[in-house]
Amino acid sequence: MTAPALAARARLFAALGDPARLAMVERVSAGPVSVSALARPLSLSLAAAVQHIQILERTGLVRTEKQGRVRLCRLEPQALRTVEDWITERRADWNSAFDRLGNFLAENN
Amino acid sequence: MTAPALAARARLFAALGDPARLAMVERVSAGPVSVSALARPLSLSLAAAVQHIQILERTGLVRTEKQGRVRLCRLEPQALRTVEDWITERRADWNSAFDRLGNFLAENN
DNA sequence: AAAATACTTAAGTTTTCACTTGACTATCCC
DNA sequence: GGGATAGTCAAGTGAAAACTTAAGTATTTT
Repeated sequence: MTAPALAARARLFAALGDPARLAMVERVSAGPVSVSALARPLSLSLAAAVQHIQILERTGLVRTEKQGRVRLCRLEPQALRTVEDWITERRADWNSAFDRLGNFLAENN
Repeated sequence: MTAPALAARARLFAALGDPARLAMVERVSAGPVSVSALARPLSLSLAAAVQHIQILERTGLVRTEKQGRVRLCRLEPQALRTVEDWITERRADWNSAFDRLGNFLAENN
């Protein structure tokens, strides 16, 4: 599994960039939930909640499964791992830059 | 420093949720850059780039400083730490849910 | 079987976002 | 001083995003 392209990663962040969806991801991290259980505390219509969940599903943050008339939503922890990896890369870059500055100062004192 | 409210965290993710800004953060992680140096490889007008940087600055991802006629942009690693902490919390929640499932299965076999 | 529940789908509306254009200011270089 | 560079600011435009409404389907519940 290769690292997602920039555009795909941006879509992942954008999915988390809406307050309703962010709250949904937080709730779903605590265990499986139905769509209406996600909608209610956010004062969202069911239709609106469904649309948010479709976005979370497309970006791979959530997996859903229909059981009877209820659709259960679960966290897909791998998507969060992708975000974490990206941050790790950034920190590595930042540390490299820091090291180069150190070398420069050491060589020019 | 208390954890940002949900809305603030959503704004942080939303800032990273645009391909141009995400690329800018990647570039700025490698070291200080001017606004036009950020704009050029993305084929962005300077005005557009300035607007993106204002968003990155408002959300605390980037700090800028004017030197002469050039505005230098630097990464603010603390903002990335905030994101990382949020992911860590989610994983903790997910693990708790997993443990509860394990207990349930153990008690009902 | 009828009513209620839990979505689903499509279409329309409103709001937000990213980008442009054009005019302006502050530096740097010759 | 004069031209070029780097950025700033304020509208305005177009498209995408979020939400609503309304009608429909599939599953329970009674």
